[in-house]
Amino acid sequence: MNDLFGPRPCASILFPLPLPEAFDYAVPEGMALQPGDHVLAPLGGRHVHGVVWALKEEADGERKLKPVEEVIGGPRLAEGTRRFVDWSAGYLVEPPGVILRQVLRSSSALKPSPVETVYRLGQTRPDRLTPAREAVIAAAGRKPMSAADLARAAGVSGSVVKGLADLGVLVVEEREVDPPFEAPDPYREGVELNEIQRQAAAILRRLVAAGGFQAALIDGVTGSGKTEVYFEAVAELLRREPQAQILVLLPEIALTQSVMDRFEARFGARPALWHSDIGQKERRRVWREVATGRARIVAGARSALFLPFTGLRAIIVDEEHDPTFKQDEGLTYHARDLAVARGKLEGALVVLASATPSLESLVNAEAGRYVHIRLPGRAGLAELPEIATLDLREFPPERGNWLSEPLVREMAEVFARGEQTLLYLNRRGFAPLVLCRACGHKMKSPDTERWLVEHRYTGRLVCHTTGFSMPKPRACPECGAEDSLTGVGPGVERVAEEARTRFPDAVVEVFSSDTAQGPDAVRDLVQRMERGEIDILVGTQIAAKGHNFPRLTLVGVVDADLGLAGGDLRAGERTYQMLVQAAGRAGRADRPGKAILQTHQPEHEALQALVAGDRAAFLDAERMMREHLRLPPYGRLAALVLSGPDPERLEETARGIAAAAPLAEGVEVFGPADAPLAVIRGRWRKRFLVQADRKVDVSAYMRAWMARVKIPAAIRASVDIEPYSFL
DNA sequence: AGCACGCCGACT
DNA sequence: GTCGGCGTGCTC
Repeated sequence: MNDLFGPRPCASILFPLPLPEAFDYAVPEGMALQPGDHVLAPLGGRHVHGVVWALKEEADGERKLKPVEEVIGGPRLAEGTRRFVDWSAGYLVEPPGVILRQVLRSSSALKPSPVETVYRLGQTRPDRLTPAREAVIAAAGRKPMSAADLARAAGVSGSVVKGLADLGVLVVEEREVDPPFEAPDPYREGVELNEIQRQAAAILRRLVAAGGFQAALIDGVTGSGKTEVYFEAVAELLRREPQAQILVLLPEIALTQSVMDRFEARFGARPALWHSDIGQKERRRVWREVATGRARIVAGARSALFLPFTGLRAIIVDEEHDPTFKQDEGLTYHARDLAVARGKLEGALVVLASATPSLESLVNAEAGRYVHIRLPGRAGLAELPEIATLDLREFPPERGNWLSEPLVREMAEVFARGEQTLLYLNRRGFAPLVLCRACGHKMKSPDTERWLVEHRYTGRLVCHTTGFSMPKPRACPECGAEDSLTGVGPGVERVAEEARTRFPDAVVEVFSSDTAQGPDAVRDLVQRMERGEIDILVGTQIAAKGHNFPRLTLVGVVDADLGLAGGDLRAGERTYQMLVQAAGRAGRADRPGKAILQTHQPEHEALQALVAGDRAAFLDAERMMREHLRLPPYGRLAALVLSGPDPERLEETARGIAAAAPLAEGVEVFGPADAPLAVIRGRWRKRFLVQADRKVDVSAYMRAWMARVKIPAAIRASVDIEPYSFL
């Protein structure tokens, strides 16, 4: 029978599940399908939502395919989105369905927006005006409301509303619960640009005019007008192509407010905002508006990269150097790198912007892969503050203290002038280690070998990896000695305590992810700092971002060595970025900023370059270090982490996997080693690090490796391409 | 991811 | 004797 009708149509369906590939289904007669359609298909006795990935003809001799059950409608997934799913699955060494799951973050958005019935005050007035009716009319004057809301606002029963509606006093309207976003107006006047900004904007406009994929790096100090410049590209794009979609990636939700405000001022409409913890309703609204192509400008955190755009024409990555673009848990990816890839696939313009570009982007720009747009600041405005090192060997702080005398003297002067100090230390909590003075026992997390960090504010010992916490015990759990547990080493809380002791009259605050929980707390702290209500701010990385502190004139880096050695290959870059940020925000022309770096090795090349205020020399030192060690961007890294509940079986599996590592030129495999966090939540971990030459396709290498091994179900393997955290 | 199948412990 | 624990494997 089959043969009489020739080959039957067949559809590959991709499910948002960790299956190895798309599955084939027969297309029932009369069902018209196109790639990107959402369908329901039988899978292991269930009905599962999947997406048509390809249409082909059923090869004969194969097993009988199950038929697609039903088309469920909703906006079709565009080709660019589908290609991005396939590409990133390959790159990240994940099943494509796992990426599709990221894309389908709001499947309820497939249906059109629900409508609600609302009541608005019409022209007519009732012949008889009762008090209840008056109350309703007064309440309805403000804005259209549902019958229930209106009755509640007026303090009357629903029947009064109903009655007025029947009389035509209230007009009934249907309204979309999820209204579309306002369209931006690209013809509004922007702020006046200076000559350099005009030239930069002209370059971007030319890239827009050329069309297709282009990447540009805007390398401009704070206040140089990066935002205004990329606004011009957005405006040009929308004038040429009113249907174009633009994605603006921002590192942190807490910082989006000002960018949103500036977009509104420039284009007369706020962008659609997306991040991982927006509410259900807003998520559904944004997803639908993006998928139908109606949302023009979308601002979002890294996960916005996986939205189902239909006509993405530009991606802007603001503060492209920011480490929060790297997602380290679950699906691991770097949003900046994927943004460039998506831009290529969609034929879109990609603009990376930063005052302190990452070494990766700088090298790409210098190699001509990105158009390099430099925006120098106003003349006389230094990019770096005046920087001095403070040799801790020469001026060691007193025992149990962390601030060296010359730094304290400087702080005293600053305080006396009514100005502000930022003490920077990238270590949360009070003390990174708690040990018993009697027996030397170290307090460790129960299922990790990690040290517990003492937090004074809460009086608890906390594992920064697993989140485990316990009240600080009075007696040592090992030897029973009372009051013998002591915190060792500095954390921001301890430095803050020291600052309070030294400056009893100063307002000292701690700014870390522990003390500033949530955007509101961050905003509050930032505003108090801006208003000069804080004298000394002790902060981790979080304090170093995009804030405007005009009264800040002194930055003390408590431990500049921590930034130059240790497990993080980008730590030096981070200290540098923090200094530039602090300098850009602080020390206006009339209040020159100063930075003091406490260090044990002031002769270090990178520190010397900082002291000389020589960005190029600093970057060269970093670059040479990376090149020498074959680290990114001069080499490629990938990590493979295995985890399982049974350490012996894990060990055995790891040995097998090690033996299966393919031999390839320019690739070295290190491991298996115990991951420094050897146990997390009862699962043991082993780790491989793959280091390869720049020209090696590490993803392909990892895929080839994974294809050669059979991993038992109890053991999980996860690949991290370009890992950031080496812990 | 879900769901079934399967092989070992304490229960009506 | 069975109910059910979750370890293992499969889904076109």
